[in-house]
Amino acid sequence: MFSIGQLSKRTGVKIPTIRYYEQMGLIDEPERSEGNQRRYTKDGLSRLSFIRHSRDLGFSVEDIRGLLDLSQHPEKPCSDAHSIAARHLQDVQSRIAKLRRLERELKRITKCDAGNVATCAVIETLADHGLCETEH
Amino acid sequence: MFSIGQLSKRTGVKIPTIRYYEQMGLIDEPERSEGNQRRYTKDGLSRLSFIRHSRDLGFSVEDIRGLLDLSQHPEKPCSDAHSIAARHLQDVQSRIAKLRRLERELKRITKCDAGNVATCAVIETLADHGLCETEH
DNA sequence: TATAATTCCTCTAGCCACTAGAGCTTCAAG
DNA sequence: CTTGAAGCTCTAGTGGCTAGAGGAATTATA
Ligand SMILES: [Zn+2]
Ligand SMILES: [Zn+2]
Ligand SMILES: [Zn+2]
Ligand SMILES: [Zn+2]
Repeated sequence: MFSIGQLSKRTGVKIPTIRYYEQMGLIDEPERSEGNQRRYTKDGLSRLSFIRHSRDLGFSVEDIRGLLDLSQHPEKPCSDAHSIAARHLQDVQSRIAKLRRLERELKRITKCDAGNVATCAVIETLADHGLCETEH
Repeated sequence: MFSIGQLSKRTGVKIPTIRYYEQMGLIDEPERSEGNQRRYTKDGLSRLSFIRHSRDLGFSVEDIRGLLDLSQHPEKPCSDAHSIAARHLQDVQSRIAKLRRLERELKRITKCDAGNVATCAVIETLADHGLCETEH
């Protein structure tokens, strides 16, 4: 049996976050000590590790809810898990693409030789998207 | 003089967002009609366009506050603007790097040949970061 | 065993940058 | 002068936490 603090140390999930996950229904309400403190089992630990790792990989809490549900049903086909992961991958890729467009523009505007604001490329570009090279 | 709706159409900023920016102090409180409706000038329009473009480039509201301040003082050196932009560029780049690490892992785990959850690479990997190839 | 230090509890509120909706008032066209 | 669109304020919700207040329980030390 682990206290919430021990669970936190073992998983790297902060204590208030564990309680938040409980509130969101990602983890079951654990047993309590006589004094009403949370006591976790190994199952609770591995479930939280699953959540932690999924969050680290950028899955939303909603996605994780679905993935956890699936993981409780080993006999089910895994196509649902794949579609969640594939959708997330697409999302990550489109975010990368967007950030790369930003990176390009930001690199460009920070090449400014002016000394003061009046003719600064940064300020001028912000005032006028027409000065940008790409859409973003 | 523009109504808030006209300003919204011209800048692409939604009406509630314009009011939000006013509340945040990014734009001055505009004059009002006799019936208390907001009336904007061309200055208001260009200030909002500046904000819109800066947001599109990913600057935070706090950064924009600083950039707007600078843009009102053309005689100032533009080094402050540059450091805001450079810091933001760094931030964008580190987000790209992080997303690329995620992309790599997600691509890997979605190559799963199993048919059901019991042996699915997606679910197994989420349960155990040790199965990942990289840190992320 | 008494006390002190640490950990835990619940509850509320704050973060960012909006977005939605309720219930009301004003404006502009015909 | 009526009507319908557009505006007003205010509150609350989004996601994923995080911080703090004020108190109770647990653990370690003397
Ligand atoms: Zn400059
Ligand atoms: Zn632009
Ligand atoms: Zn699979
Ligand atoms: Zn991993």
